[in-house]
Amino acid sequence: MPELPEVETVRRGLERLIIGKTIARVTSDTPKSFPNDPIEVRSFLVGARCVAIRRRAKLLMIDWSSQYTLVVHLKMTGQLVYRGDENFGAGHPNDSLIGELPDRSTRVELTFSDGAHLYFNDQRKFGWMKLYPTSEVEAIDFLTRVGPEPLEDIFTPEAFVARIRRRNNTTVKAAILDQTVLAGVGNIYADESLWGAKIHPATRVREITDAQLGCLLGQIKYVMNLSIEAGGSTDRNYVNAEGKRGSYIDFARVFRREGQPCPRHPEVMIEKIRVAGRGTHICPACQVVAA
DNA sequence: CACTTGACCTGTCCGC
DNA sequence: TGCGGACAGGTCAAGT
Repeated sequence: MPELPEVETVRRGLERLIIGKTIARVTSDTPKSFPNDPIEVRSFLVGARCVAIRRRAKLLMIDWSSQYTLVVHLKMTGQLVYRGDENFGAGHPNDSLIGELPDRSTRVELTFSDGAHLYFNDQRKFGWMKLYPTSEVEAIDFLTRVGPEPLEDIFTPEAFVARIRRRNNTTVKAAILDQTVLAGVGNIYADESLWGAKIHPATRVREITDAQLGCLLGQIKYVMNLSIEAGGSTDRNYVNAEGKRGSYIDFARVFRREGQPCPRHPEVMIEKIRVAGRGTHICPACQVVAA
């Protein structure tokens, strides 16, 4: 599930791989994945040169010299994979989760003037890419509502506490998954950070002290930074821009580790429960619901 | 308004 | 072996 660290990893890869390249051809297989009028897409993208790759929350923004921007949300199973001479046959075969492209999950294919390709693959079709005039991107509804970037230094514990208190009456896991509270947390980093802060995910926000919330923000920053260093988490089918896995899941303390020992309590097994409608991983010894 | 649940999809896994 | 159903989770719409 691409969350902030996965999307940031894709952004960094694309920055290295496609900046300066010029689009020669665009094809898409379904309006759901790329709802713009195909004629307009061609007229605004073909001949355009890639000038920047930006990220905000879990959204990627690919800027073109035509003053248009491709905004991409990978949702659960989306992938943006580059194929060109640079990475052909590179790396260990086990690093890659995908083979020949396009394949049956390919929704959009960008062909560059040098013969390289960028594929937007999405098995479940929840993801999308949309073309906007660059000047209109910041007015996208989601971007006007989304909360601060957790990894920015100006997002302090005080700022986090002030924002999350608006959700005092819900569970802390639902609150940190709420993208209007802060940007980029999904199921993996929610569970990992709550374990790190020793807070039970079903605890109501109002029962948690400011100091504990400050600790939680520190854990969110910690696990996200660690994951970016590891190239993200490949739980099911996430891959980076080169089609390769991330390795954070190897460092995960609770996520997908039900039945295995808690790193703090070797005698206690991690349990999987349901909180905020999501599969949720906890150590029943570390994470006790506040009274 | 605050909060929770269901819908959107498809591949995989489990039990019968 | 085949098949039905549960499950995976980011976000928005609908419901309470």
